[in-house]
Amino acid sequence: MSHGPRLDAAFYRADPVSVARRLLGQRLVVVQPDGERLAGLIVETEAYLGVEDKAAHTFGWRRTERNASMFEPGGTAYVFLNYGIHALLNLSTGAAGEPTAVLVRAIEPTEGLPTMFARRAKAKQQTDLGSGPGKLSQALGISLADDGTDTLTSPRLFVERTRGRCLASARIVVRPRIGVDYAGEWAAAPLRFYARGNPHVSRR
DNA sequence: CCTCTGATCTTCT
DNA sequence: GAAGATCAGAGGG
Repeated sequence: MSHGPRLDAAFYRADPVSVARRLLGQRLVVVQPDGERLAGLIVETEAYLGVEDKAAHTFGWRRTERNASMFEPGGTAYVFLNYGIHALLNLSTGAAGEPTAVLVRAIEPTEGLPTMFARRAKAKQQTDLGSGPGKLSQALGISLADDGTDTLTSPRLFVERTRGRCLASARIVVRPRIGVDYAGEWAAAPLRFYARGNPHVSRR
């Protein structure tokens, strides 16, 4: 049910702030090996500006095996392991060679809830399923194996447009990013975006 | 409600 | 050898 057209190259071929804002309200979909669709509306994102952004993995044009996907064309999945435990999902933005990306921080689950609850044994309510980057990966079954996926063509991992329009600015809350205190002045930059009043956001 | 801490392991210095 | 784009549980107020 409620399938929609997939976001295309033009959507991602923009700066990470623009993409982070426009991704709010769109539908993240992961098709399981058995064919089941798991999906949720993106309700929280963070922009990583690359090169000049001290909080980004590509600060100062640093290029490693891990962050290679950030250099890929917009729409490529960049999944990395955080704290040795959690796989965090980003979507690269801009043109090839531009190492920028958007971190998907929270989703509002819409399809495949029973499977998500099974994956996340600790979850007691719906808001425990996707209210954090590590949680949503666990719920949807996203792992390091998904790093490098082209979400413009992949049959497994992609984002669908829910409506012709994006969230109105008045419904978007802008705050500093989370967990980047090490980044000096960049820690305070207003690069976190979330849907105002949505209970599935990772935190206040 | 809040703060503190352990888990766990890849990546980079 | 240290740190990290996190989470969950424990303990105190």
